[in-house]
This record gives sequence, C-alpha cells and structure tokens, in this order.
Amino acid sequence: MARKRTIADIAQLAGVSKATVSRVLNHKPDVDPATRERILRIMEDVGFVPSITASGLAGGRSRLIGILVPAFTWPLIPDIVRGVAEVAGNTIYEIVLYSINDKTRGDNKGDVIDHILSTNLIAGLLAILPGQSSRYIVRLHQLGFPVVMIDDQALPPAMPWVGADNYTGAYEATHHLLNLGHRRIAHIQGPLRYLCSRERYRGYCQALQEAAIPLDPALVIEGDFEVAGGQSAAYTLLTLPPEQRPTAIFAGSDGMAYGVLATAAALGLRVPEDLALVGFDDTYSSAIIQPPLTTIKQPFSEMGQRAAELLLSLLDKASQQFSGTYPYPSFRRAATLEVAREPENHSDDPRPYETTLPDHERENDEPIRIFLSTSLIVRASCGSKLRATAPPSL
Amino acid sequence: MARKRTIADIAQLAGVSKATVSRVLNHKPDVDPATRERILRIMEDVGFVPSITASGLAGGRSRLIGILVPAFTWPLIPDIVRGVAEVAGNTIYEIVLYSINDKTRGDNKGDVIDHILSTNLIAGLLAILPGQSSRYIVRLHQLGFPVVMIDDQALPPAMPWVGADNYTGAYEATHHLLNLGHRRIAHIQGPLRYLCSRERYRGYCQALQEAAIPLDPALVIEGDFEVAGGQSAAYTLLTLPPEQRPTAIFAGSDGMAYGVLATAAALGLRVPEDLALVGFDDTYSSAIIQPPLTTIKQPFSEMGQRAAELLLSLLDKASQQFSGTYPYPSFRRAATLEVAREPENHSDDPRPYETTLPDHERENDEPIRIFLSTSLIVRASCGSKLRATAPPSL
DNA sequence: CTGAAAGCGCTTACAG
DNA sequence: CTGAAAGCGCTTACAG
Repeated sequence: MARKRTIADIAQLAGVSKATVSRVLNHKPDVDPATRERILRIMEDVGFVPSITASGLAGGRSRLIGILVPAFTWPLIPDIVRGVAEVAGNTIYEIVLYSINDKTRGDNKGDVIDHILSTNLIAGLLAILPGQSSRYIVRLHQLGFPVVMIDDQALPPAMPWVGADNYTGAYEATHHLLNLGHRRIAHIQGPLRYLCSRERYRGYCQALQEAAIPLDPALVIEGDFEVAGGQSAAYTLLTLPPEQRPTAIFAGSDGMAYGVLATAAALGLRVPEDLALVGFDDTYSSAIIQPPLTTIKQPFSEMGQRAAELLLSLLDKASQQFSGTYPYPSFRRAATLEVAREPENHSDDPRPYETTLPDHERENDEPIRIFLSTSLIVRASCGSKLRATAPPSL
Repeated sequence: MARKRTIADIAQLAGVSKATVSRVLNHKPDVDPATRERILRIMEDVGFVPSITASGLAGGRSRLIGILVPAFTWPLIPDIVRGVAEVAGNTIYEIVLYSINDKTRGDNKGDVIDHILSTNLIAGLLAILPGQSSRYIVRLHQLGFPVVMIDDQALPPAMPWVGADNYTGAYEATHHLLNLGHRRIAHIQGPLRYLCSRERYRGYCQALQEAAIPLDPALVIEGDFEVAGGQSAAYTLLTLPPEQRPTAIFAGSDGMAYGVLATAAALGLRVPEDLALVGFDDTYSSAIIQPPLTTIKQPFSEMGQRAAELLLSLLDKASQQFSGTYPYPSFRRAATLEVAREPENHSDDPRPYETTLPDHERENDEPIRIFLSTSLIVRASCGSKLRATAPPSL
C-alpha cells in the first residue's frame, strides 16, 4: 500500500504527458501503438489503477453502476444481485447498492431516486422489481438516464427490460401435469395486478386448451404469492366435493406451494399420492421441503447478468472500456441478445413447452426487452403417472 | 433533473464563499450560526446534494463504504446486507458491493482486496464472513484501513469484529431440550475449524455438565453445515442400538437439521414424537419446513447494523457528518455497544440461558468486539414434555 | 500522434 | 468567523 500512484507518475515513467496516459486509459484511437504498449506495460508493472473518483469528476461520467434493490427478504433478490456482480466483476464498473426499503431517506420512493441522481455518483441504474417506484424509473429513462428494469411486475412502455418468460414456464408446468395424466388441474394465481401472474395464468389456460380441457373457474383462485395465500386457496380447492376436487395444483409461486403442502398435510392428503403439486420460482427451500417440490425455475442469476450486460451496452454508447491488456478484462456484450416485444403465444409451436425463445430481429430503436426462458425442475411432488407412491428423494 | 448545482451556486445564493459552504457541509465549528442557518436553508430549498465524487477527490476521503460479500448463496448474507443498508441509509454514506466469489478479478482473494484499495474508492470496508480472505482483511486493518469483520470463522487478533454469541445460543438450545426431559441429546457439530462450531459445542457441553449428564462421545459427530452432512450424521446416530440412540438432536445449523429431518423420515422416525430436533440459525426455510424447526435465531440483520455502526464510528475519527437540518439525518453511534474480548463462560450465571451479554468496560484501544445475543425460537420440532403428539402448526 | 492548460466540484491550509 | 487560492487525479478541447 505504497502511496497511490497517479497518471502523472505513469506519464513521468513513460516520458509522456498525462494526456497521453489518459488517452490509453480511455482507449482513444490516436495513440502511437508503441507508446501505448509502453504505457500499458508500465501501468501493469507498477500496478496502476486509476482513481474512479477523479475520472468520474473530470470526465463527467462515472464508473459506478447502481443497483436498486427492494426488500431483501425476497429470496430471489440475492440471486439476481449475484448475476449482476458476476458481470460487473469483469468490467471497470463497481456496484453501488441502493435499498429502496429505506424509509429514512424520505417518505416516498421518488426521494430515493432523486437522491441517487442528485448525488451524481452512478452512470446507470439497474432496478430490480421496482414495483411501486416503477414510475420513477420510467421517468428516469425518459430523462435519458441509462436504466434497466429487472422483472418488474408490469411492462412499462419503451423501457429496457429483463424478465422471465412466465407464459411458457406456466405452460410447461401445466403440460407436465397433463402428461402425468391429470385432468382436474387447479391453478392458484399470483396477484393479478402483476403481469407475471397474468402471464402464468395465460400459460395455464393455453395448456389446458390444447389438451381440450375446458377451463373450470372453480379451480382457479387468486392468491398472494405467500404461504398463507397458498394455504387458504388450497383449503378451498381441497374441500371441494370429491368429483370436483383437483388431482393436481399448479401454484403460481413456490411460497404458495408450501402453503398447499401445509393444508394438504392438515387435511390428511398425501403429496404426491393424493395430490400432485407444481410450484413456480425454484426457491432455495423447494429442494429441501418434504416432498421436494417440482417447480419452474426462474433464471434469476442469469436475469441479473443479462440486465447488467444490457445496461453496460447502454453505457457503451457514451464511453469506452479497457482492453484485455489492461488488468481488467474488457466488457464484451453478450454474443446474442434474445429480443422481443412480448413473449409469443406458442400455440402454433409443435413443442411449445420447450424452453426456446422467440427470436425476432430487433427493430432499430425499439425498446430492448429480454425474456429469459424458465425450466421445469422435476422433483417428488408430482409423483409419476406409473407408480402410485412417490420415490424417496433428497 | 435540472443542471446539477454546485457549492458555487449555493455560495452565490447565500452571498458567501465556497469555502464557507464547504464548512457547513462538513460541520466545521467555525461558522457563524446565522450564516450556517441561511446556507442550510438554501441547500434544502434548492435540494442541493454535494458531489460524492468531488468531495472524495478533494478531501481525500470518500463517502462510500465497501461491503465484501462471499457466496451469495448463503441464506444469511442478504439479512446482514440489509442491516448494513439500513444503517447506511441514515448517513451520507453509500454502499459499494464487492463480491469475493468473483473469479475473474484474479486468482487469489488478495487481488480483490488490492483492487478495492488501489481503486481508492471506499473509506472503509465491511467484510462479511471473509473466511479464506480473512488474512487479507487483517492485513488491511494492520495497515490502518478502517475495516470491520462480520461473523468470521475465527477471531483474529486486534480486529473490530461483530458476531453472535454462539456459546450461549448453543447452551440455550441444549437447555431447552433438557427442560423437555431429554437426557440422551446428540450434537451434530459444524466443521471444527470454525470458531462458531467450537463455541456451539462448548455451549452444548456446558449445558450437559450443569445437568450432570456425562458427555457421550458417541452422540457427538462433526458435520459440514450442509443438508448432506446432517443426513449422514443423523443416520449414524439414529441407527445406534436403542438404548444408546439419542432422543433429541441439537444440530449445529438449520441446514444440517433439514438433513436430520430427511433421515428421520427415511427411517420411519417421527419428529417430534420419536425424536426432538433443534437447529441453529433460523434460516428462512425453518418456519416452512414440516415440522417447523425449533432453532436458535442469529440476529443477522442486527449484526449488519452493528457492524456498520462500528465502521462508521471508526470513520468518524477522521471526518464528520451532516446534522439533522440537512436532508440526511446524521449518523448517531449506537447508544451502547456491548463490548467484550470473548464471550464469557456463563457457568456461574444463575440464568445463563437468558440472552444477556457480557458487559465489560471497554479498555482503551482494545480491539472492539461485539457479540450479539441469539434467541431461542420454539416451533414444533421438539414437541413438548407433556404431550406425546406435536401440535399442528404453520 | 502528442503536449500544455483549463476545468470537473469540492476541501484545506493560509491569511485576514 | 470568512475568503482567495491551490490542489485532489483525471479528462478534454485546443494547438501543434
């Protein structure tokens, strides 16, 4: 931890001016290759790392990206953040953490956003599930501030956006149950004010329709994404007259599936023998719970990665990055970005439950939306068509 | 989002020099109260927020604190981070996230630390469970860099450190089982290379000793903190001859307790009827699993808070904060800091299983160590002494 | 292709 | 108690 070196030191060592050092730092084209090489070498030799703070001040752009995180209690958040961190770790950017739960910063969410902006710290923002503050994020975007939304509960217009293909995931879940021979399949929806809940419901309907099974309104209940909601919805469903009672439940979230499990146990129903169950999310607990839960895995970490890549590419338009010669590998944008305006209705697809993504060409200046595919994780909670008893697991 | 205001703007509006504005910004004493008031008002009126980047550059100290996070997969991390974020939200500090799992930044952990330092971004560092990189953190501290360790698996010498009182927690867990009438209580230890595992073992031993129950080596097995380890340890314990078999197990972590649950189920043993079970951590899943797990809750969020407060007070020595008049409430150090060099052996304490903390006076310039108390969370996995069947729960 | 100089927004001695 | 000036480490026109 010797005295921090500055570009002046490097300049002196290389026998050039600070301006030239700055040029190679910023990958400006007009530098003599030999000079560039020499400077690069020296920087590496002495372990030079430029001051983020100084270049931020001078250049007017920062090397920090913000990540706006809602309640930490939600189990998916850490995974998303991890994805972001992985991508950021390969770049010159650092991550600044903003917690939107923070009541102390002001009465309304707008204050947090204002604070983030006025502090002039970050170059761009990743907003995880902004929910209530979604409109502030949209405003940010309209003001030209680089921002990417991750898995928001709505699809704001003209907004860089990364989320999961909830429709196909739900289709797959339902299809799995159909494949096992179930015909009376209930669905506990998430709150319908969320886009993802509506998309999952749509996937459920589509799968039933393809199997020529009419939708039974008695088998569809709106829940709250929580254990409690799953519990009470399950009670309603499982106390239906025997001929109406579902043989399988597709819960709109793993949390609600846990509630179903509890209610089933309370009613003396065995899972999967008496009731097959599929969740959605693949939360950490779902592999641990008894029986282990078959569910639709959302690629949270990948969502974070893709969102970070998208933000970085947005930032690209105004700045450059370092090259491989430099201690930090440069950021390379993802080889391909699946881009679409909305997940397609797969009803014409011969194998719609495969996790392929719509692959349209990106229209210029269209808002970028990335829908990541989910995947079916088969565990014990659905049993199998062939055996009456579930195989032991975990 | 009008043009960003600078202290020059404020100075002009207030009819003073930039230096004076800077003084009130930094709470320097020598400012005329009336002038200070006026400047404060103006800053509030126009919503002035100083540039972190500029004051960092000029002042040589930053308003950013780093948080070094290990694998995000560990369920306790988010809670700790939340605690840190809550405290930071009340201050002028922002949080910069560093992920130590990041392989791309270099081969060894030291690189990440070097990077953190050389980038000259943050004023201080919070290291969550540094584990492998612990020695780099110690080096940082020796070099005079403000750093606080959170719940590391060792107690490095002379280091600001925040953790849980594992000894008392384990004592309480074992005591709870003893209270329910159990006499053959097994313990699945965490890896003994971790201090917390040894402390928990010590608490277990102490409780047994006070109950005049000799330690049975056959009932103590070292595990790995994971589900798998709990599973195999439980198998060893539960297949012991009937007269040797434990009637209760104290698992050193909730994860291992889940493993016990799985093994018990596989062996046809009911929990709590045939086996009482206590965990340690109070992980999210523990309330959801069947039966809900009685466990020792670690105050993760509070650990984050206390660590952040400690770091901030360390930072205080070199800088000041804003006052309440200013948009950001000032940081106030915790009213009391429980400080001790090591958790006391409570054997002389009449009610050692209460969550009181050792309360020594702090010796000047001693390393600050904060041990937070754990708490017993009683759920269904221990049943009760009086009834043979467990009450339904969740 | 390269350098001298001004400037980013703040802080900090140094005078007064 | 307050101001003028230098400086933090970088970037960016502007010349050459």
